Amino acid sequence: MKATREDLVKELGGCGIRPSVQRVAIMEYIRGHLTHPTVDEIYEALREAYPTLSRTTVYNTLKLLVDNRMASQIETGNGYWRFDGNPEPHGHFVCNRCGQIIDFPISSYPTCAIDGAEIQQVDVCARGLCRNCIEIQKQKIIN
Amino acid sequence: MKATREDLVKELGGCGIRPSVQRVAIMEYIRGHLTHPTVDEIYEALREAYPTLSRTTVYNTLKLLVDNRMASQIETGNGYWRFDGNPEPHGHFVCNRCGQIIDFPISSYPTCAIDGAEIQQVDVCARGLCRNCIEIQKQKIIN
DNA sequence: TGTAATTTTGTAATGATTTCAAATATGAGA
DNA sequence: TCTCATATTTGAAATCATTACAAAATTACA
Repeated sequence: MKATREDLVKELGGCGIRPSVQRVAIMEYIRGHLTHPTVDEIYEALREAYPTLSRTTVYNTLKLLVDNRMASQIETGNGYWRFDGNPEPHGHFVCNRCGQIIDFPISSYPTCAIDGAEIQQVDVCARGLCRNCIEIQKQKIIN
Repeated sequence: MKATREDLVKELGGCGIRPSVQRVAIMEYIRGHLTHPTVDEIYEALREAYPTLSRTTVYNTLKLLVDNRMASQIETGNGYWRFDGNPEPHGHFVCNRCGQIIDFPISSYPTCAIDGAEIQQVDVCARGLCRNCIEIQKQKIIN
């Protein structure tokens, strides 16, 4: 079930974040598009509905959401970030060739105990080649 | 036991990488300094012994080593990379405040099965606050 | 409505990484 | 050992995602 704007407003409020129009829109976007969008994808997608939206606002808001654990930031290794609004625990598979990210379920997380540290989050990231890129590599070798 | 240069030359050769002076030096450095150095730390450290060394060579060599699984690349979330020459499987804890990285042992990795994909590597990255930064935060709240 | 505080905006700056072509080093064969 | 083709290194310039910043707009609250 899709969260209504009201739900999102409440959720933001619960974290002490003032639910401005832009913040709710960005939050709604990443909750509704679990495609691990980049900052620019979010910016371009929302520009239609919010023509004055600034890229800086997208950055600021995403930082706010990440700091408050309402979104997570995925390091692709390609020099830019992707964002994930999926609140369910899951792992990420990153294709080293095409960069696409695929979610997968995790039944049990490894235990991570560091002396006096407070662990807030554990990311599991598998890297390799996706099915499609394996095919492409095979073709290359044949030709 | 520390690997000799000869060992490193052999290891590089086994991956089909020509063991140039620079490559062996960089490899020796990351194997001998398991401190997750940045590109610049490696560059500055080796410049004394190899004054003509270029930053580009450090980048090229690290990419080569990572592609051949002789080193791994850690995304700090701070806009730059750190490199790890530790060949033993282990997890990373990244402090969200000071950025330091602490290794920890992993007894069992989560299973990551993606349809037709070939998984080459699984990274486990815990994030939070290190002991020291927890103290600093406490101090801030008191004052 | 007025005012202070918060948020947004747009431009400019930053800086790690990449690109690229020239210079250098290397290896194989004669 | 010499030559030549190939691989590697170098350094300067370009790239471009992200950040900084100050002005404009919005909001909350009296």
